[in-house]
Amino acid sequence: MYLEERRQAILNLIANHGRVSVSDLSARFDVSEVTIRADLQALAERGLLVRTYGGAISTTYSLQELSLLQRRQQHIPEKQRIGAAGAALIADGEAVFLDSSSTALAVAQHLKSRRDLTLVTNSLVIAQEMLGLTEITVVMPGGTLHHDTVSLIGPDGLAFLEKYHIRKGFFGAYGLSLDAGLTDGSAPESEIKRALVELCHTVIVVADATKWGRVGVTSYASLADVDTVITDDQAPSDLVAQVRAAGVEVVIV
Amino acid sequence: MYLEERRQAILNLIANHGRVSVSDLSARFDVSEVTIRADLQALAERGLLVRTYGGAISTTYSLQELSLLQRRQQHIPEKQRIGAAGAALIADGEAVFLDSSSTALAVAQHLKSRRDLTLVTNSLVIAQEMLGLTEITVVMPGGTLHHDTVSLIGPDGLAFLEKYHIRKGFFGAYGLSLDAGLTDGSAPESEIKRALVELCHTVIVVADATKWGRVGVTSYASLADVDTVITDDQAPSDLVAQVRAAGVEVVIV
DNA sequence: GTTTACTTTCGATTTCTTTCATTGTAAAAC
DNA sequence: GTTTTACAATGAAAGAAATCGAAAGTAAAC
Repeated sequence: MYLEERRQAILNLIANHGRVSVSDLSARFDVSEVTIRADLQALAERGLLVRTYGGAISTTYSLQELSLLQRRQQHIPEKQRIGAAGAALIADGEAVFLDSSSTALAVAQHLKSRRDLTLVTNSLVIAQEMLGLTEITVVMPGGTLHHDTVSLIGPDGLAFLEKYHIRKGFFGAYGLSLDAGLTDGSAPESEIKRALVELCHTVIVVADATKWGRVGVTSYASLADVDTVITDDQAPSDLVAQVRAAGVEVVIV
Repeated sequence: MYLEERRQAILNLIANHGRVSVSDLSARFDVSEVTIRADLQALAERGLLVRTYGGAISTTYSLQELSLLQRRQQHIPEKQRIGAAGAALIADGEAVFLDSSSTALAVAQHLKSRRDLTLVTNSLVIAQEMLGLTEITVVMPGGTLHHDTVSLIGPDGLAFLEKYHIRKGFFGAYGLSLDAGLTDGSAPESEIKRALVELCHTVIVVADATKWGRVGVTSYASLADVDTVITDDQAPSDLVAQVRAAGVEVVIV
C-alpha cells in the first residue's frame, strides 16, 4: 500500500467514523505509529482533518468558527493600542463612522470619556458599548442583522447614511495588500463599506500586523482610497514601506 | 474520547442547555473535576463560554445579564405568559414588528425555536436576543440610539419600514385607557409607534395588568386602532369589559 | 552506485490526567 | 448581619501515554 492510498483510507475512516486513533491506524495499516503521525500531520496541514492528542477527528466536529466575541479577544494589546491611536485622531464635535470590525470596536472603547461626538456605526456591539453614554450620539443605518458580524447590512442603510457629513471613517479589514487593497470576508459587508469609503472625507484603516499581505474574498477599497493606516509594530516593514510609497500615511503603535 | 471532542461536547451542551456544572460534566465524561475545570478555563479563554462558580454558562446568556431590561424581565411570570400568548399568534413565514418594550421582548423570547420568520424591531435588546438564530431574519430601521429604551428612533427609519409588509405589530405601552388610548413616556418613541400602528395590518398590544387605566405623556394610538390586547388575569375586569365593548379583542392569560 | 522518498528505532520531551492538600467561595443557618 | 457548612478552585507532584527529533534503515528509481 502506497502512502497516498493509506492517507486516502485514513480520510475515509474519518468520514465514516468521525474519529481515528494513532494506535488503531498503526495496527490496521501495519506501519509504525510515527508514520501514522506523519500522515495525520500532513492531512491536518491541508485542513482535511483536525489533529488531536492520540488521534484525529473530522473537521466538522472540531471547535466552532471564531465569532466576533472570540475575535474580540485576539491580539488584545495590539488592538487596544491601535484603538487608542485611532481615537486620538478624532476631535470633539466630529461625526465619525466605525465599521463592525473588532478593531473599530477598540477605537470606540477609547471614545467613552469624550463629549459631543456623533458616532455612526452599523455594529450592534459598538452601539451596545456606548449605552448610557448620553454625551455621545450613536446613529445606526437600517438593515438586516448579520449574525456573524453582529451588524446591520442592507441597501437602505446607505441612502440613510448619505444625509450625514461624516468626516472620518474607521475601517477594519480581513486583509490589506498592495494589489487587492482592502479585502473582507463577506460580500454584503463589503458593499456597505465600499459606499462608506466613498462617503467619508478621510478613510482610516485600523488593522493589526496579521492583516498585512492577506487577501480576502472581496475588495472594498484600493489603497488609493485610503488616507491613513494604523497598525502595530509587528507589521512587515517591507510591505509598510511599499504602502507608504503608494502615498498612504502609516502609523505604527 | 479525545480532549477536543470532550470540549466540543461541552460547548454543545451549553448551546442546548445554556449552562453546565463541573460535577455533571465530570460524571458524564468520566474524568476528574480538575480536568473539567481545565477544559472550562481553556474554553473561557477563547471566549466560547463564560466561567461561573461550579460550572459555566453560554456567552449569549451572559450578554443578557448586561441588560437591566432583561433581568427585570426574567422575574415577572406575567410578562412571560403574555409573551408566550403573543408568540402563539405568529405563524411561520410571517413578518412581524416588535417595539422596544420589555413585554415585546418577552414575545421575542418565545420565538426562539421558530423558523422562517422576519422580525422587524427598533429594539437593540431584541436584536441581541435573536443573535445566533440564523433561521430568523431580524430587520432594524435606521435611527439614533436612545439610551433609556435601548432602541433606534428617527424619521428616516420610518421610510425604511414602509417597504415592508408587516402583518402583525406587537406594541407595549406605558398606559392603556379608554380616553387616551395607548400612551407612552417619550414623544419621539411615540412617533415611530404611531407610524407603525398605521403600517401594520394587525395591531396587538401586550400590556400587563399594571398598565390598565394609566395615562402617559403622549398618545400613539386610540383603541379603535387596536385589534387585540393581551394581558394577565389581574387586569381590572370593569376596564376590560369596557375595552371589549369598544370592539377590541382582549386575551387574558 | 547514488539518489530520493518513505519508514523505523530510540531516547528525550511534552501533554494530559489524576491525587491530595490547601485555600477560596456561596449561600444556608443562626 | 455573622457565622457556619458544604462545595469549588487551585497548586504541586507524579504517572501514563503520546509526541518529537535525529539518526539510521529500507527499497524503489535514476
